[in-house]
Amino acid sequence: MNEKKLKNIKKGLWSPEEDENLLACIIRFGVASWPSVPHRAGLQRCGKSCRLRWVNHLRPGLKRGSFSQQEQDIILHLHQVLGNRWAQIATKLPGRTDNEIKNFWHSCLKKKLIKQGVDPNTHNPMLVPKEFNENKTPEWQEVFHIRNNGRLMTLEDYFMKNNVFLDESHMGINQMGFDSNLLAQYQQMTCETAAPSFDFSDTLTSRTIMDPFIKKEYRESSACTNYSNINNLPAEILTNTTNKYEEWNASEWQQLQKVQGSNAGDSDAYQMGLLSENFVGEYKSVFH
DNA sequence: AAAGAGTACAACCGCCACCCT
DNA sequence: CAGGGTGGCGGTTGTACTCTT
Repeated sequence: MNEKKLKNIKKGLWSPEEDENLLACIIRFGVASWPSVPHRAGLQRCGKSCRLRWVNHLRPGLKRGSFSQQEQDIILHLHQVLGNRWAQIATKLPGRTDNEIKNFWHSCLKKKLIKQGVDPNTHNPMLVPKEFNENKTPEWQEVFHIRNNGRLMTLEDYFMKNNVFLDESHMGINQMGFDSNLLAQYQQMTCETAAPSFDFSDTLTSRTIMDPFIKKEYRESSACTNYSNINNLPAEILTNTTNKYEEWNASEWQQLQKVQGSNAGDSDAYQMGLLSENFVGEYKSVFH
């Protein structure tokens, strides 16, 4: 409230004098109310800025310097479990702040994982870690969209976001950039990191792996532990799940056509979209 | 030596949950 | 219950420094 009335709120880096004033103020008055701190400390800063400075730099017990290997291991482990919940991660690393850990993640750990071929979002191996040359594929970037949590995005963006890269041999095959050959190749590649015992050359099997509804059925059925190959599933489950898949697939395809019109592409392109969309996000929950 | 690119870290912004009136 | 104030959080941007050409 008072902060909004102040016309000359200072921003940017803190000077040693400002730090000194803030520290003295907090020692004397405590931190019961941050909005009152700037006035008490004689600072042209907002309370929020004072709080941040205190929490990240001035409060006692903060560690400085580079992260030890042990700390790095803890961050990696916790990030795998908690995701980007930096504040929660910070509670397990005494003397480190959430901001510090977040910065370290973005500037160092994330890159390290990518270098090792590990997807920093999922901590799984990246599916197709090949170099992507966007200059050679201008047309497909704008043409084909897939659904991603209800939002439209280009397939390229989706792949980039999920650290899935295709090399140039997989592009420019047709207007959409995909054909059935590509799909088959992609299935083979993903198979390596997925479940080698499945036969991906079989259409039904590959679709079964792709489709979340069928995966759910499969996961919940007793067959899950007894059959490593979906082709060996009891006929009843197979028929049931296949029907559900066809139903779901038709409805998804209609939706895509509604949005994309004639740009929706051919069926193989659509299958490619489904494969990437479903496989990347849901693989882990089924097979791990 | 200088300019541009890259990197690491600090700080800001917007959002949300909670509390109080 | 509504609305404003506040603290906390995560994403993003800004900035200073280093490296490369």
